[in-house]
Amino acid sequence: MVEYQSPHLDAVFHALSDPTRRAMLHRLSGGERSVSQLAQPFDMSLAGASKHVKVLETAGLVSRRVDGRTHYCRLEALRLAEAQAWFRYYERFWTERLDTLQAILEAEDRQRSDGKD
Amino acid sequence: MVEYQSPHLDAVFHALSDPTRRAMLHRLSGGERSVSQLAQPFDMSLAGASKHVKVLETAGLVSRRVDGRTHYCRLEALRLAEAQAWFRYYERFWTERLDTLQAILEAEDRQRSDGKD
DNA sequence: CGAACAGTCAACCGAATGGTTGTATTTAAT
DNA sequence: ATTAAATACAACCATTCGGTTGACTGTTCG
Repeated sequence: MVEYQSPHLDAVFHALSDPTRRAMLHRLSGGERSVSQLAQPFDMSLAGASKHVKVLETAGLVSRRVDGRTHYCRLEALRLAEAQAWFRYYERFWTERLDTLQAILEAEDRQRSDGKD
Repeated sequence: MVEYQSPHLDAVFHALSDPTRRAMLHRLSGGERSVSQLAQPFDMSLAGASKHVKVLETAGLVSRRVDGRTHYCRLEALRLAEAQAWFRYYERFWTERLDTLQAILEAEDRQRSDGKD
């Protein structure tokens, strides 16, 4: 009935709340990556990174294709789109106000230059 | 290299990962509400609900105005907008198909008018 | 004044989280 | 046939989470 009770959103927002996982998603935006490739930038055991990948996978944000001993991960945009859709309802709170819109654009710019996320 | 972290996004996405807190935000979209009013729909102690409000507040999603013994909460759209802005980068993954389709149609249109001329 | 109300805070609890190490399995390379 | 690579899985650990209860601080009201 109401979208804010969706278990999908629980899992997706939880997955997005970790910077390591957001960085992995960002990496996957460049195309398929193996688990090792996803793990490489982080000062963390492979098993640790593998758990992060699994969180992304169970949240439906990532899918996996096994080729030989390598697991290739791919970004699943649908769940991201669902999460973004949740914000739609609240958009009126900033699209009605130009000063807030300005802040949005600045935040967006800041994020783009920060990269990695 | 240690990557830049976005503690804002960490806190905001974590706050949004709980259905109780999302429902509270939805309630606040109707205007200011006291902590008790926010707590009322839930089968939960007031202290428990108060902790949820605090999570929303520390994430910057809610601000508080104290009047007498009542704490009035208000939705803070800016942080919501920042979180939504995070998705902007990934939007191409679900608008891509539409963009490509549009490009094809435009090319066909051009070709059609070329043929006619 | 004293009682009820609005809310926080601290302590506690069980479950989940984010990390580790060690072991196992399957696959690729020598 | 060994060995190395890619990954999962299980067990463990400290910390955080979501919730509780009970005590405490102010505030309003009779």
